[in-house]
Amino acid sequence: MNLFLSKFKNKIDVKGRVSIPVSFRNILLKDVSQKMFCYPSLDAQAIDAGGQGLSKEIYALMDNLDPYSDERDYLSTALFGLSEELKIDNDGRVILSDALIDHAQIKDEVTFVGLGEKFQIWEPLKFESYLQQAQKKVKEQRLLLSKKNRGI
Amino acid sequence: MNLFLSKFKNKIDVKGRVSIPVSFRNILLKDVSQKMFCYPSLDAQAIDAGGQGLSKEIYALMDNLDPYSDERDYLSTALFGLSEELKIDNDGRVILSDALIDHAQIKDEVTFVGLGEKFQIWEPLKFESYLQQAQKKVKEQRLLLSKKNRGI
DNA sequence: TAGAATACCATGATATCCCATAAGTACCCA
DNA sequence: TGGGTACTTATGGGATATCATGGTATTCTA
Repeated sequence: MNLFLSKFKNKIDVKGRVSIPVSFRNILLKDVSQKMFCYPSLDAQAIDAGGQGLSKEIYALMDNLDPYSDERDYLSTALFGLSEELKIDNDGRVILSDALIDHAQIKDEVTFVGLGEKFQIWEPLKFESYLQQAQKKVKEQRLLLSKKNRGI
Repeated sequence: MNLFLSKFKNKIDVKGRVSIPVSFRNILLKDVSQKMFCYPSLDAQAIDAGGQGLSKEIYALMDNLDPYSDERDYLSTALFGLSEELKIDNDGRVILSDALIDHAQIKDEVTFVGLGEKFQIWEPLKFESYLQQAQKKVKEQRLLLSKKNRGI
C-alpha cells in the first residue's frame, strides 16, 4: 500500500512551476494518466490533491447524491468547477491554476502535506498554524483514543 | 513474535546518518518495504518508530474515523503529515528528517529504546531523565500496591 | 508572428552507494 | 583455559546518483 506521507516545502518559480516531492510523484506516476488531480479543499484554505484514486472517489461521492438536489449542485460547482488534472512535466513539476492559488492564498512557496490516500498543498505559514491547531485537538482527544488503541 | 527490546546509544555522523541497532534492524528488514516508519511521539519529546505493522496500525486507526469529519482531518494531518518512511541503507542506517530531529531535540547522539511492538528514539540525556522519572513513578505505585498485595 | 505553453538542459545540494577500519564478540582448537 | 582467528557491528569517508530548481530552446496557437 502506497501512502502519501510526511511534508515538504517547495518553491514556485517565475513560470509558476513547482516540483512535486519525489515520494508523492512516484505514487502519482503509477497511474496511467500521469496527472495530478486536484481541487480546492472544502474546509481548509488548501488544495486537495492525489491520483486517479482520488478523482474516482470524488466521482463516486457525487454519484450518491440526488441528481437534482441543491447539495449536488453546490458540490459539483465547488469541486468539479474548480478541480483540475494537472499534467506532470518531465522534471516532475506542475503548474497550479490561478483559481487554486487564489483559494489557498499561495505566493511563491508551498508545503505539500501527506494525508494517506491524498495530500494537501498549503501556503507554508497557514499550514504551520493549522498543524498546531490539529496537534492540540489530537492531544485533547488522545485519552479517548488511547483506550481503544494502545500506544499510539 | 519479534519484539523491540533493550536500549542502545548510537552516534549521528556529519551526514546525518545513524545506525539502527542490529536487533531492531533485523526486525525491520523482515518487511518487504525495507523502511523504518516513524513519527513524532504524541506524548513524549521523542520519535516513535517501527516497521510496517506500526504503519498499518495507524492506517487502521484512521480508517475507523468518518471520512469527512474534522476529527479525521486533524488526526491525519498530525500523524500522516508528520510521519515518514525512512529508507534503510545498505549499512543499516537511516537519516532522520529535520522535523523529527527538531521535535526530539536531538543533536549528535540518540538512544534507541525498545517498547515491544515499536521503539522510540530519544536525545540520550532526555531519555535518562525520563527514565528516572518513570522509575520513581513505578516505585510510588509499588508502595501503593504493596499495601494491598505484599511482594510484587 | 508574438506570446504562451511545453520540452529540454544545467547546476548545486544532498542523498545514496560502496568500501575501509576499528572495536567488539563468537568461535575454535591446542 | 588461553590465545588466536574470523565475524559482526558501528562509524567514517569518497564516489556516484538523484532531486529541486533555474534557465534556454522549441513548439504551439491565436
